[in-house]
Parts: sequence; structure tokens; C-alpha cells
Amino acid sequence: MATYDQLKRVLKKEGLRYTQQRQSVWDELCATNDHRDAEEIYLAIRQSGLNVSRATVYRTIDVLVKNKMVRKLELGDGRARYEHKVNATHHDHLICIQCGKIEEFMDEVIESRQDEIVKKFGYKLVRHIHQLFIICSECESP
Amino acid sequence: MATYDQLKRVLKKEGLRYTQQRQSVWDELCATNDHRDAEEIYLAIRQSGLNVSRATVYRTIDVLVKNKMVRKLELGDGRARYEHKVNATHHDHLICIQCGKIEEFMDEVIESRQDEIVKKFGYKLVRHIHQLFIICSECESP
DNA sequence: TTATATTCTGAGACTCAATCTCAATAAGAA
DNA sequence: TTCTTATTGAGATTGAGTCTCAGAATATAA
Repeated sequence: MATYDQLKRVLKKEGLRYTQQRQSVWDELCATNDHRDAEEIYLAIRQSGLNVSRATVYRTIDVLVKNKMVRKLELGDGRARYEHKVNATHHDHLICIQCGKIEEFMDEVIESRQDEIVKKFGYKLVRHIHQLFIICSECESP
Repeated sequence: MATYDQLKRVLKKEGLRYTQQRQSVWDELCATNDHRDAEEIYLAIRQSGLNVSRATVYRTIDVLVKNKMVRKLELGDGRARYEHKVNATHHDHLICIQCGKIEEFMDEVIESRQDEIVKKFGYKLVRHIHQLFIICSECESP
């Protein structure tokens, strides 16, 4: 697995042990490009025959998010979604409020305007959330 | 009170009765330009000597949000914040991750880029969230 | 006005994602 | 392999927000 070393390296950096459970969480996150919640990831791992607890899933995801291997998405519905960042470039999201489909967008102009706004205030930009809640074409005219 | 009629009109439109409790929630929301959570609003009303339940605060806020008298802000920390929209123009938010201070920004270029992006996808924009998480000048060099 | 119907409220039970606890288990250094 | 220490899992706990339902308040009918 290509990302096996990355996990080991990050765990070592954090002073954490390499375990089968942590590997399985990372594997499952990398298994798709979906934006899934913790419960879906937990169930998918169990589906594959491995025994991992919810607590471990949450704890491992936290480490991965902290080390930028995984991105956490807050959509305002009380359940965080996660996406792995292997081979990923920066992007923000379009979310269909009807079917829940999530798509990605990236706009250089918006990115630089953000920087300028923050600069004008004299602040330091740490991260941003930019979500466009839409009705997708399938939902608009099925 | 300038916004007294607005509340009555909206309640009538929704087929709801005008009550002291609903008025007090709306009054408290209008009392400041802060971005407060439901608990803070609940406590502020009680502080002023009125007896209103948490349930009523939440229920009333929902009606106000639905009717665009109040805006709900999801910052990803599990507690929604609310701001009244009296005399307010559209804006998005800068949030200091150190002290929690919230400031407002508005950028025509970003607004129109958003529309273009959504149009390119063939979707219909319903609403958007754009939050810049920053470290403010006071927190950066105290 | 009084009677009747309907909505509203409040206290606390409940939900659900996420976090915490702690005894048992596993990793890894020596 | 032994020993120390971190990790895990089951279930308890948290906390924001929602729901329930009997009693209170308000509107409508008479």
C-alpha cells in the first residue's frame, strides 16, 4: 500500500504506536473518494470483517485530520464527513440540499480575494470553509 | 419598537399566535449585534426577569430563521450562533480561532464568482457558507 | 360575556454524534 | 520473553437540540 509509510511516519511523529486498528481506519478512508461520516466508516470496516470500535475510529480520524491526511467537513447537519487527502489538491464543496450529493470546486480568484480580505484586516488566515448549497440538475428536473 | 409589526406579520403569515414569549426572544435577539448561541439568549431573557423555557427559545428562533429575521451560523463547534437581520446587508464571517471574536466581510467579486461556478455546473444556488478562520491582531501579538 | 376549540408553553425525557472511562489487551524496547 | 506503557473496546457520559404532553393561554362561537 502506497500510503502505509505515511501513516507510520505520522504516528511516529505523534509518539503513537502503529496498530492494526489505526491502519484499518486509514485504509477504509482511502478506499473511496466519498465524503462519509464516522458511522459509515465504522460500519464499512466491520463489514470487511475487522473488529474496531467507534471510539477508535473517532480517535484515529482525529489524528489523521490533525496531520492533514484527512479533511473534516462540517455541513451543519450535526454529522462530520471525512475525505482522504491522498493526491488531492485544495478545493471547496457544492452540496445538493435535496439528494446530499457533494461535488468539488476550486477558484483561484476566490482564493486570492480571501487572502486580500484577511490581509486588509491585519489578520492571519488559518483555514476557511466555503460551501455552496445548491439544488443539482437531477433534483431540479428529474 | 420598530420591529414589533414585523414579528406580528410573520407570526400571522405562519398561522402562529403572537405571545409574550415569542416577543421576548425576538427582543433579546435584537438587543445586540453579537453572534450568540441559544443558551446565551435563553439566559439573557431570564436575566431580564422573564420566564421563558429553552424549548420556546429554540422553537421561536426556528420560526425567525425560517422567515429570514434571524441568521443561523454554524461554526463547526456544535453550537449554532444567531444574529438578527434588522438593517443588515449580506455578509460572511471572519472567526478568530483564539478568542472567538467574529467579524463580518463582504466581497462582490467572491459573490459573483460563486454564481458563475454554480451556473457552470448547471445547478441552482440556494445559500452559501463562507467562513475565514483567522488569528486576529490582538491574539497574534498581545 | 361565557363556552368551546385550538394553540402555546414548560419541565423534563429523549436523541444522537461525539467524547470519556477504565479494565483488559497489545505494542515494542530491552 | 519479559516488562513497561500505550491502546483498545464496551458502555457510560456529555451536550446541543428536539420531542412529549398536561396545563395555561388565546381565539372563536354562541
